[in-house]
Amino acid sequence: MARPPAAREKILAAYCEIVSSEGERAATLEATAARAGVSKGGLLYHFKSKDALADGVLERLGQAAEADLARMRASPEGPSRYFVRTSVETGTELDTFFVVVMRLAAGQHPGAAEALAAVHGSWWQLIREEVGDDAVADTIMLIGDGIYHHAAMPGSGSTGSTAGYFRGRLDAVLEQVDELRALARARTASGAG
Amino acid sequence: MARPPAAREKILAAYCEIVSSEGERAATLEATAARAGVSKGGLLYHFKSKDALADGVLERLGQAAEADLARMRASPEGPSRYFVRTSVETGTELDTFFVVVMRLAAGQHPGAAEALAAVHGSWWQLIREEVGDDAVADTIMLIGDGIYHHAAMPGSGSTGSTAGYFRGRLDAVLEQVDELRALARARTASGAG
DNA sequence: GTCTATAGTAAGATAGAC
DNA sequence: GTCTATCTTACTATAGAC
Repeated sequence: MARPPAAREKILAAYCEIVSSEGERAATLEATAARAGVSKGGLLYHFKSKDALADGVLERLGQAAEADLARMRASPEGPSRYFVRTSVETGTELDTFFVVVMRLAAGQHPGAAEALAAVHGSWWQLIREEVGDDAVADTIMLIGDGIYHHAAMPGSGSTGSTAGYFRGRLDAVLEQVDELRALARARTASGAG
Repeated sequence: MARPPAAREKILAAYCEIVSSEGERAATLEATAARAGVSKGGLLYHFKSKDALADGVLERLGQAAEADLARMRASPEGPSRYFVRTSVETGTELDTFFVVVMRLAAGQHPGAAEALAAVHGSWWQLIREEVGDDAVADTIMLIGDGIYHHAAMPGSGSTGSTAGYFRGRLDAVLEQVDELRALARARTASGAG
């Protein structure tokens, strides 16, 4: 897999930035080209259509998700904590692509909803293996989704790499994830799992 | 407050339906007018611009949220359970407006993000009063947000009034909400709150 | 590989008839 | 209060020069 042309990457990045910060509608070919520092014609050399641009993001989401899954699997704190903790992080490669694909899914872009579901399913499986209980895996996923929902919400006050609302509150939420995890283990140990 | 013209309501409903199911971009004046059974000119008599249409939804969200808050306050099961349980419901009046305003917020519509934050803040306060602990109120809100995140996600398989994924799983999640609530009360009682 | 120029289409909004 | 007709603008995409 050779490195793709630099212009292609700049265009994809520009498209993602506009979709994330101003919405899918604002990411016109002209606006994307301008932000990437190329002309409309130059953009269309690399991506034959607007849909091709969106498909490019879908592909990159898959790659970023695979890398994240490997980190999650190797994480010393365990998949649950890793998942909840990183749900609050904005600005990572994975986060960027995830937000963009969510916006594309809202606009019924073909394949976007499926791509999100696939990533989500992989996360769930890792957490399920760790906690050994479907319902607790569901709840932990929901907490992470809820945090993500906040982080991805416009006007959530995220100034840096972390959504403003949860700066300082994340630790308390993580403690409750631990408690749920402990409850699940106790239940499994007592044979009710 | 006299009943507004029937056409106005039909137009607003048509706009919401298209934004929810096909995305904001698909909700053009023409498409909205067609679904409402009026012409573009007819639509523009009631709403002077596309922005006015969106502002109409913001206003209705406020009304629906007020009504929901009253039900939440009066609910015998308590605000926490009420909030989490109703987060899975799709197709209610409040849900419809909430999803639409979320899409508008994603497109940077002025006031949309603020409207969502206001509704969210009211919910949090009621739950905070019930559980008596900031962190547990946060976590319960996150679980509800996570469910909502799923329910609002396109392709979540919602066929009726409930998101498909959580049909049959909601009870197990609600039990864990009870557990978190119990933990918070125990903590408060022991003076560590 | 990137540009300019332009064709073709669709959107938001206005004017005036009924 | 609702319609048709029309204006204007903006967007996607193509063609061909450099």
